[in-house]
Amino acid sequence: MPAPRTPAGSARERILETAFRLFYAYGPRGVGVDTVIAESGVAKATLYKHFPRKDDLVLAYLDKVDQAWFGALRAAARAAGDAPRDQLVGMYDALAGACRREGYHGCAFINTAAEFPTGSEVHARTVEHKDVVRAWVTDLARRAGAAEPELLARQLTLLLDGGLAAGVLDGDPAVAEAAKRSARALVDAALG
Amino acid sequence: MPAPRTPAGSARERILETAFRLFYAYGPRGVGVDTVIAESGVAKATLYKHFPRKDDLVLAYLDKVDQAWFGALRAAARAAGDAPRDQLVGMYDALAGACRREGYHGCAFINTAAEFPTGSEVHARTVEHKDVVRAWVTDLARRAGAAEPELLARQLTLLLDGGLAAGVLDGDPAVAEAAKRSARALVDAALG
DNA sequence: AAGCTAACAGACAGGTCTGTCTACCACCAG
DNA sequence: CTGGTGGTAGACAGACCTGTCTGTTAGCTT
Repeated sequence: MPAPRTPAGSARERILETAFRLFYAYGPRGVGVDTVIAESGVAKATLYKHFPRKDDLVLAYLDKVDQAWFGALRAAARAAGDAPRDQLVGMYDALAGACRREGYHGCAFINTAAEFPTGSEVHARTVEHKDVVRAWVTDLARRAGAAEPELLARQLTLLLDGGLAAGVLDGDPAVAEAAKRSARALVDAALG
Repeated sequence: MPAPRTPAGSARERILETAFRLFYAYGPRGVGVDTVIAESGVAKATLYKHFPRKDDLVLAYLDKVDQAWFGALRAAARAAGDAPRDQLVGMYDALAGACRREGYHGCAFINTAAEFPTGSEVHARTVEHKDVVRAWVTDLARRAGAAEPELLARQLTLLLDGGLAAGVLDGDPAVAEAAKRSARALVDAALG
């Protein structure tokens, strides 16, 4: 048994997948551990073995969201071509994709950050994620030849956050379209 | 006693002011009714007399935030002069003011919306607020002569939401500066 | 066959939450 | 002086929350 030490439908996977779904829909604080247990068909002891505190489960949830969202962002950028300038605009297609998804409910990081106190481990993890994304965008902006890559990246991530965050209110796809057009205008203004 | 039927330091005022402070800092769901009672120095029966359900208090909180934030937005716009075009950019000074304020913790509406289920009364109230603001911005954009006032308003409120929402992660004032410069670029692009 | 591991099932403790209820007090108008 | 109003103080019910604990079962390895 070289690879599948933890098989696909293992208890841990089921817990995490259920938590992902419920936490995103209702907010981590709005979902009790008992609900996660019931919906994932797992014993309480098993959950607490894999995730000793509920916060550990929340952190794992955030990591899962990070993988999915940051992955979608990079995929959308790549799909727009090789030029960094095109990628800066193309990544907004990931936003459109998110808006269209059933059960879209805004930015998991901002929503979660709103529920946890500022100094907490969970809150810190959300900040980390945003920093990683902004660093990636900054790098793209620099390679695109922006005079002030830090500023452009800040502007573009601001727009991205706004588009994502607004999704908790209404998932209007017009938001994604407006964001993309804004991004194009900002990139054009910054790069001439 | 013609005017002061409800005196300044009345129980209702104290409750609402305390709720405002606590709900914004920890999120409505993160603050128990008992805490509001203790901090406002009021009896439990009194609170439930004025606000029969906790949600009523949350709604009153949102209305208070709405007054404060929308008021600041219009004041900042007015301070930028009479031209609608200048006001569209000037309103972002309200964002800078918010970022600098002690205890700044992002957008109360988005944070609250994240904690309540989509169909609920509280959630609906947050959506209303955003719609009112966007309608106001749309009107400004129209009077500024935008070809697509709906789109420009959507773009500008998106930016505003992004700047506000990001505040729950870190209250970096660079955000407000970037937002204002974005706004100027977008307005210039839309109005020529 | 023996033993180990992972998981299941569910009771339980201790705390917090919302919302109700009783009882008392202070003031002011008639 | 009497009754209404608005407030205080706090017990209480019932639900829900996290986290712990006991005991059992199934499968795999040796």
